[in-house]
Amino acid sequence: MEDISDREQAIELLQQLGLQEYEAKAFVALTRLPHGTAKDISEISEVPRTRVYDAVRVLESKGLVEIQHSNPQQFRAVSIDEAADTLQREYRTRTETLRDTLDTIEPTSTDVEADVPHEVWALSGTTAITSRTQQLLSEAEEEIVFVLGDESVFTESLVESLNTARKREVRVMIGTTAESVQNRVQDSLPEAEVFVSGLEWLSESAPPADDTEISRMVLIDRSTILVSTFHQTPGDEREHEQAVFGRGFDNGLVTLARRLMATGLPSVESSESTEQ
Amino acid sequence: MEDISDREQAIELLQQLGLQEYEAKAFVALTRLPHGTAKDISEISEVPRTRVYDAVRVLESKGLVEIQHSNPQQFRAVSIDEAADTLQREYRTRTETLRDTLDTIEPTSTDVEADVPHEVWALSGTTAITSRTQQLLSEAEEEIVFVLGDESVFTESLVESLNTARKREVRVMIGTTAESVQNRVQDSLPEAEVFVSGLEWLSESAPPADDTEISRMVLIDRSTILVSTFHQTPGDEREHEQAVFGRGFDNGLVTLARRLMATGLPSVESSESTEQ
DNA sequence: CTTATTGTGATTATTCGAGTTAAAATAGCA
DNA sequence: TGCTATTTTAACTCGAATAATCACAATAAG
Repeated sequence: MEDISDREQAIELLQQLGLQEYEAKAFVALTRLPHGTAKDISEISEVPRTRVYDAVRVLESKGLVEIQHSNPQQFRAVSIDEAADTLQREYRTRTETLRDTLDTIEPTSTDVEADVPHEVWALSGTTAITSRTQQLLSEAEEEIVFVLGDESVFTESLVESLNTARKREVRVMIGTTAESVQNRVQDSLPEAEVFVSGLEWLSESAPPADDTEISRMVLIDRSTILVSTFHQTPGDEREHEQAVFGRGFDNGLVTLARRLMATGLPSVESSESTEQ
Repeated sequence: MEDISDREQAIELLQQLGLQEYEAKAFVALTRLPHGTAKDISEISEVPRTRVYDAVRVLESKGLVEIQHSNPQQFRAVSIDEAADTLQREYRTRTETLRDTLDTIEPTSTDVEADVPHEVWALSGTTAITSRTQQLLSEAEEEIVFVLGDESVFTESLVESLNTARKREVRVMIGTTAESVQNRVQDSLPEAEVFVSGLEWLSESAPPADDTEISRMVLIDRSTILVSTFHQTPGDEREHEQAVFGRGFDNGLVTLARRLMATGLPSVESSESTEQ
């Protein structure tokens, strides 16, 4: 009976989607019945019988349940797809309205990003990090050094951004940790200089049983760096990506990264004199 | 300065999307700045300064804000589009996971809808009602009588369902309240019998200042009825659609509806004798 | 008419989040 | 260096919301 954990997951999800505990439990219970009474629902879901009525009424108002006003009352859940669609639509409209509203508030204050030295920003979540990475790549004027610590970051859209940069005469260098990946990368980006990073520690877990490993390292024009790590929380099964990025040639983080790159990749040293 | 209410709306929306009050307020405040300190945010958003840190940390973990670990710390919001996309993606995956999980739990117990007489179900929300309406239309075998109380229900997909029914040899009759609508309907559904309903009370508000009016009335094979109303809550600006539907030839609600139709639309009377 | 079941409303307990306060860490300055 | 102002963290209070319980009214069944 693995359904037990599935049920809990479904309840959990429904709560995250805005339902109360009783509502979520009642809905999941109803999902397993063609229809049922308050008593039925109470028995399956462990929601106190007398509270089933309230819960179901709310569900009805959200279009997730239908009510038969007989005695005893009968309740039935709409189809799973219908429920999922209903919820999704609800959130879709909310995010769209939010977008519009925020646009109204902030008349897109297009102020030029002041290039304060030493700034180091922290951000998390693969989406946010990817987005920031793309932005940095699009800003590159002379050189991009991109070290792939984890193969998963090598996506179609990344290839696109790098190719776009190439067309702007930006030198693109891609570092990988495994040779296997190298070929794939070289195929996608014929004009890029691909190398196997000498930085073995990238893929090593340094402290005992540390589930953190470097996912990407991006150096833009020797003056902006972004480093992200993949962290596996012990209890949690999900993994989380975290990153820092810093600007400014004399930024400590950037300097450190420049050194590292220089050490790890001898070729960079020479390129500096030839290209800059 | 209409922004004040816009700000409130944005805060409201963010809370509905799962953020806490402080988080929502802080984010909206940050949206209007290129970046800011806890103090800045506190002043704009009215969030206690000492609690800005918690709020922003949560926002960071959700990929909505970036943090500069200087002293004082600097915070900045990601772009509006990025934020909206992030939130939307989050909910999208949740609804999809929910769909899958629920499918696993309930092995789609395909039991035939027992045709219990007298059953009357209540449901609400335009989405749910539309969905149920479509289902009923697709089940029709002989006759569909559809009275449009409100023009807004006459959608493209409704036309489609009705045409599909026509192809199954189902007699389709459409009632409207205004002649203006009649033409539009007749154009879309050449094979349907369109008439102006004699039921004037449909568009009348019976009790004093009652903001409820009939939105749709569907009679399927003289044995299943769905009636929906549009209700305008006084304080609330949104309107809500509610419906009941009943099955069974001898179902009280159905009988009533049959009578009403017979009275309101003389033509139905004659068809009853010829077709049944 | 009696009893079991169903439905409604009110009540209590618990949890969670908003708001406040205290204290530690840090920076600026005499 | 020591002092003060500011920033940051953490702990605590209070109140609203919600889970959980209980008492009672309404209804159905025997």
